Amino acid sequence: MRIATWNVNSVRQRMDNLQAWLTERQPDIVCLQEIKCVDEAFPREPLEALGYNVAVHGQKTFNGVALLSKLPFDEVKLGLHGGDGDVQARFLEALVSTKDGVVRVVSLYLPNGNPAPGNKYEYKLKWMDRLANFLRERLKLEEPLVLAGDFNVIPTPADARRPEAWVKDALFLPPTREKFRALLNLGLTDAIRAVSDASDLYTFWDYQAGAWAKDDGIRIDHLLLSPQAADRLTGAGIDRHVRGWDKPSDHVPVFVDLDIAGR
DNA sequence: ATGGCCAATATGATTGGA
Repeated sequence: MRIATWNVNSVRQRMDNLQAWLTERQPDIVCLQEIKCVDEAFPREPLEALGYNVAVHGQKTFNGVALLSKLPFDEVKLGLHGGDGDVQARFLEALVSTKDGVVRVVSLYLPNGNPAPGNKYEYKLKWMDRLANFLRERLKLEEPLVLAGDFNVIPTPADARRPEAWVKDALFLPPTREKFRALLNLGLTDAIRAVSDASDLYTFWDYQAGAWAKDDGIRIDHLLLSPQAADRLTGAGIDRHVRGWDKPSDHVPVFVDLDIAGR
């Protein structure tokens, strides 16, 4: 089974790229972020025509997450617990059944947090605490769980071409990295780091300042695996070539292969 | 020379992104 994540930066602007990439990479489950539309405006039909079931947690203008799955959804849950009055669409959880048992998948869009310090950074840190609380509960189930999305976290200096440029940024400040490590310390595996020690693995290149041409990237899109998923990890990769396509997102897809029956 | 973009919106300027 192949599970992927991609911050598409507007799904309606990215349909050509999305359809081309789905055909090329053939993922079984896809976590999308920053769809930037309400549920009714999500382009369901062309994706269903490619064989995907669709679950959407949208919002007008900003944020928005979705899940595509070749397997039907047994359960779908919108939103992250603990956000009293939080209306931002950033979290979508689903359970699917396979011949090898259930798989739980989360598509998440963790808050950016800039400028830091400030209200937005406080919201980011609280959101990360809520995510840790969610994980503590779900890990008790001892299921294969894939927590995938745009975490807006640069975990270590090796995950940026120019780490010095990010030292005062909400994506790289010590409290951000501490809370990301706290997630991993609950027992999760960073899939890309499990398969490679390379220092040039990036998933985002800014539209500005020729970042792509200079390979001035950062790794902020992650797939974190529960022990039951990590034990079945057979591969992982970043589709960086997609950043070179026409009308690209500023993020590229990241995927894992698990030794679990797919379709 | 340290800047250069992109998307959505009661839209031609502002907000958010990272």
